[in-house]
Amino acid sequence: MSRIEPRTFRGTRDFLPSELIPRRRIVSIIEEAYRRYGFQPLETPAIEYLEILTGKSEENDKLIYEIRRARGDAEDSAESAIALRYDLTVPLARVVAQYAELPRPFKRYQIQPVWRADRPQPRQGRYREFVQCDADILGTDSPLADAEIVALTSEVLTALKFEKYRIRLSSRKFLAGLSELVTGNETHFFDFCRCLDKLDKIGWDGVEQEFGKNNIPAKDARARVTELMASGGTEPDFAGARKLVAGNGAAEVGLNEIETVYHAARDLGVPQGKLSFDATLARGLDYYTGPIFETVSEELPHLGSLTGGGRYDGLVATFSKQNVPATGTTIGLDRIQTALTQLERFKSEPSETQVLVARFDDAGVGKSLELAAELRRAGLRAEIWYDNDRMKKQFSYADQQQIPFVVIAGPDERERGEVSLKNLRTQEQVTLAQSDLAAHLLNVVKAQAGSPDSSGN
RNA sequence: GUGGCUGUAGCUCAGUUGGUUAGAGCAUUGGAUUGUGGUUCCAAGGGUCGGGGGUUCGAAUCCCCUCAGCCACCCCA
Repeated sequence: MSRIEPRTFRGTRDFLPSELIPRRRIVSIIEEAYRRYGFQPLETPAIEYLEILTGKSEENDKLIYEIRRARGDAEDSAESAIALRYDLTVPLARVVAQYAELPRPFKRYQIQPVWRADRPQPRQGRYREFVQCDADILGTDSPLADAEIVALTSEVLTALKFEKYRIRLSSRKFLAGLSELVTGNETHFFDFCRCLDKLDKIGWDGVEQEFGKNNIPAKDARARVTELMASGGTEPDFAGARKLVAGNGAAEVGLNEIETVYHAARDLGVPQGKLSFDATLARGLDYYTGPIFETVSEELPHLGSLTGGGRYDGLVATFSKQNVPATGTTIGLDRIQTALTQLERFKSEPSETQVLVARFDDAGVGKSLELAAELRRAGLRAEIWYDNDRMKKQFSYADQQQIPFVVIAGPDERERGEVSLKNLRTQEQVTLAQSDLAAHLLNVVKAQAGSPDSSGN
């Protein structure tokens, strides 16, 4: 009989324990920050009706996985088409439209996988199944909400010990105005942004070539944008920038909102040098309507953006008569993990077990089980040994799994009502009364967790 | 979606101009006289040479197709 080759679908991954343990640590740091800002949890189904997901952007529609039964018959085609969600923002908009009872402002966070049918590239932290960590505020058009999202992003990255990151800030309104100023009309907006966004990568000559390819009349773009960029950066000269776009309403409004968000975010604690006004940031061409932002790691430019978001005031209205203004961001968990891995700061951990209760001889099995139960009642993560194996094998397992303590109750210890406790890291072994074991170990473990020596991201 | 590179053991790779039973290191399992790991030594298990077809007396090696993986672009998290 032919075996089936065990494999995972391209662009998807298994998370083995040694990787998942530190990965979950990252998630809990993100979640803690979200909760500190007063966001409430939300989960939605992986599967949505196709019509919910499509129509936001042509490019995106091509990347949506549709679902069908493995053995369908004619009747199935009568069922509504369904698909895997592409992001968490669209399902959120659906939820807000669907449940009138939700409060305003509605602040929710959501940490769940999404699926996109594009070509995976692990080095760039790009997968077909990946986890997004979203935080969004709905029901207010105040720039303070945008600023809070920016501050939250910064706080998470700082908590994750990223040092060289930069949050780029711009505004879709500003870009629309700029496009109009440079090209003379509104028709080239999307192409204009896309070309401009490549500036970092291909330089001005390249951008001008791109303009040519797309038939964008942008002869004085270089001079104008260069000046604007000089007014931007981490200490933007908004007054100067305003002069450069004077007379264009959209650009002026956009600039004002950028300025408000910038200062509010700084007041909220975003460190100097981490937030920049960036006239060439052109992301989020789908449903964004106001301020937009993304984060890049300056050490890992090939990774693209670690986070991305912005204001999308029109999205809820695609599901409802109500027009609900909204802003938010997503933090890419897999990008974060990829970044930390490439920075060699993501250390694998094979086990979270704190103590292994060894099995010494058949006569001592009952005692070992009692000890494990006692340790577990004290809140320690304890494992027992199942088979009648030598100490060598049991210690070898503990070592391999990086379990720091082994408890032994052989005939000698049992006779005196004692146990031996070995610390595999320090190689110290102590013998103590059985009744003191749990309390003693709890103290030692606590002290270890507090020491600077203990690892942890 | 476009272009390029690569596919030999679980992992990293050797394999001479096509030539007998395809090798190494790491990992795994067992052992070095049975109360203690991380070092060392010995041994064992494990391979449709990605898959299919072709050329040849003979293919891991040459040709074609296909699949998979990686990289860049596109786009993004």
